[in-house]
Amino acid sequence: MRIKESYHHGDLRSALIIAATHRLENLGIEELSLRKLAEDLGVSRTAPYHHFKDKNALLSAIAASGFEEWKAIATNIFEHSTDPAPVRLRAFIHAYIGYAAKHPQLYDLMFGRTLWQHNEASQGLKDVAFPTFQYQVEMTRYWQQQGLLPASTEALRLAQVTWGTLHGIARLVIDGVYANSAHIEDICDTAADLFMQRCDFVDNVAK
Amino acid sequence: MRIKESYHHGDLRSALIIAATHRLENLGIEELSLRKLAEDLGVSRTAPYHHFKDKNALLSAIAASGFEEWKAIATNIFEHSTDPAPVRLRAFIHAYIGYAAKHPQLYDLMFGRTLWQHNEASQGLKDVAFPTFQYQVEMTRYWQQQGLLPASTEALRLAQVTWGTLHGIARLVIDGVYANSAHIEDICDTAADLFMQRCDFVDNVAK
DNA sequence: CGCTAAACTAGACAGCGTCAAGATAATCTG
DNA sequence: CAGATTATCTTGACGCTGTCTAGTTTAGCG
Repeated sequence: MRIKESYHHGDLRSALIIAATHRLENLGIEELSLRKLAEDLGVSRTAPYHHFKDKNALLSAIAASGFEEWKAIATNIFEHSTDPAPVRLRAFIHAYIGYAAKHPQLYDLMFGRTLWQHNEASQGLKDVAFPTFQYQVEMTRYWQQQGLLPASTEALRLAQVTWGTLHGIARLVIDGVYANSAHIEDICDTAADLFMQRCDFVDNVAK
Repeated sequence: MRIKESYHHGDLRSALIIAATHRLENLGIEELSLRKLAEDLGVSRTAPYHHFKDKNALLSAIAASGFEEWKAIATNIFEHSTDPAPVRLRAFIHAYIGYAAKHPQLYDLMFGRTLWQHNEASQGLKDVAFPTFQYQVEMTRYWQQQGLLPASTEALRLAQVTWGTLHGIARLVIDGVYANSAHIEDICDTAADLFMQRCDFVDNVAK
């Protein structure tokens, strides 16, 4: 949150992303305005426009780095192959909701209407987001092959539903519709049970 | 969208809700400002404040009427008891996503962060929304009793997950994350299959 | 008819994103 | 090294937003 002393800031672009992420996560998106950001950094109101086309471009950059972080977490769990598959699926569910609960504002930016609704996501964001979406499909296919999820359904469709489940739970929690967030772990386990209904034999192992 | 001719409008409160709903559904929430609304109705910028405490109160009123409409649709399907239970569950899923896809802006208002995040929903909205949430739990319990959903799980937890699934799919569709909305019906059926994976015998009947 | 209270208006304020035009400084070129 | 180019930053302005305060109009009621 350093203030610049010389006419040129040095690395205003990075400083903007850092300050914006800080404001987003700690104060909420409604406290994230370009003018406040400029003031934080001791820079004029319009200085950010030399590094980002508009506010959306800045938000896209923040979301993109969120996707990179999340992809690393997901990959780490999925490829932690010493654990049996059901355990990893259950862990993934908890990790997904956990990530959303820990970074509600960032999650909203990554998966919410702000950037996606009117195709306002920058190309750079799409480049990092789409592989993440695709990874979800690959994981689903693997879990089908492992007999944890119904094998009869096309992986893409099933991934859309299972991701939908996680996304929906995440949204209800972070949007404040589930006022009581004390039972998140229970809800995650219930989701896992619903996914793996046919697998009683492994289910006990997984828990 | 009538303009008033006398000093007093007559029924500005209702006119505001109607005009606001119209703007919301046809132009999107970003085109819904109190000032534009006032201009639509030929009334001063501050006139709405004599009928609604602030913008949130107006939005709450719109959302509340949305809940009433949705509750009627849901009740109609659930209590259409001539159809077998699996058919009704499947129909409910399609109706839920269908309602969200048909009224994306209203759905966002009803179930989104705008009103719920900081407990900004009015008491009137809560009074009509909470019974709707509760109804979801009752339906879930019934479907458990019918053997369509796992009976071992507490109804509340299971309802949170199944509702999460529908909510998540709805959000991904209306927020523009699923760019291609051509396969909504397929996705709904996949969700139904996932819910009822232990019920092959009734599943064929349901489809 | 006169009074009260509800309904409505005009003016103002602080905030926002963003455009245009000009100033400054670092960097590249001859 | 000198000069030109270009990236970076600034000031000023515009139109938009929600909402507060103070004052005006009118409907309804005793």
